[in-house]
Amino acid sequence: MKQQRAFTIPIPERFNFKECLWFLNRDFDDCMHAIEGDTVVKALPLTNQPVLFRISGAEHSLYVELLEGDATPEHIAEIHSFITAWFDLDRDIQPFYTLLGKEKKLAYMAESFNGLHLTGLPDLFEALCWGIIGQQINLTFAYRLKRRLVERYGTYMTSGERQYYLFPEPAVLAAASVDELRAMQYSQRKAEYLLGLASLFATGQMSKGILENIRIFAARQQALTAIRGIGIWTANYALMKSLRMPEAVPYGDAGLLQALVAQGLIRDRKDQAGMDKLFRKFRGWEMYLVFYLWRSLSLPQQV
DNA sequence: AACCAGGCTGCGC
DNA sequence: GCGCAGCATGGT
Repeated sequence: MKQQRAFTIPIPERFNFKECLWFLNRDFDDCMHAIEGDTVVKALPLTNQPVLFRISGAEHSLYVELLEGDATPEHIAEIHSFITAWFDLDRDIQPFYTLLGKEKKLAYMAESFNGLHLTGLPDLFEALCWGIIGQQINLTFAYRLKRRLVERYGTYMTSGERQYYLFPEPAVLAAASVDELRAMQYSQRKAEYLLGLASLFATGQMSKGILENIRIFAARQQALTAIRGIGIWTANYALMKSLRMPEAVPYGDAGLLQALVAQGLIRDRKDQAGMDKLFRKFRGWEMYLVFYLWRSLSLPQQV
């Protein structure tokens, strides 16, 4: 019997796949997925084996084709679950749009970015590594560093002419050396941070499950910031992108501050009071506010 | 050519 | 507890 190699995932109201694709593509070279026309192709490690799939936008759903790997019901379920997490498909963002509508300077976003869902990094290890890599360097360079890491320590799947990479396994990265990373233009510190983090995941001292079992928000932050190389910014970034905690705002983020000033929402980068006031109004939707502000950085021209 | 990048650690007070 | 130098390097 032939395996069914394609399936659909229903999408919520106010979800626009093209907006999400745009964000995935942005101006950067992200090696963890490939935008091909109006579709995105991604390799994903499942419990048994890695798979490669393509997502296209359909009428009221996403159309998912399995390109490589076995189409067992278990695999289909895992891919379904990953995509749901990736694009935050279980969330109805209408309440966020209501809040945007109340804020004069942000109301335009409901039209301009209509249907943009927060694209996440479901894999906690990857989210934390990416946070560390991106610390204090520009994104163009950060994506380049990530690509070098992934192409050296990750595995890949092949489809047609192209290769699609999987993020390195913690154990593989843990076995790397600081000098190897330094040769890839990682700083001494970042190399140490990444190897240390990889060890924690490889030995099971840290995992997404462990973090999810911590119920108190501050305790989750603390569990992360206790790890060398992870400060409050990286902790919140990962809690937002991986665990989808709405209140996990990466305060102090360079892009966030830049956007807040550009949109005329705070006087200057030190206007903590103005920022607190704004985020209080978006309680429960703080991470979406952050995400849309990041999105606004790519607008053609600020006023 | 400064100044900025999706910051963090370790130290001194 | 708070402030700050130092980190390393590419972009603009």
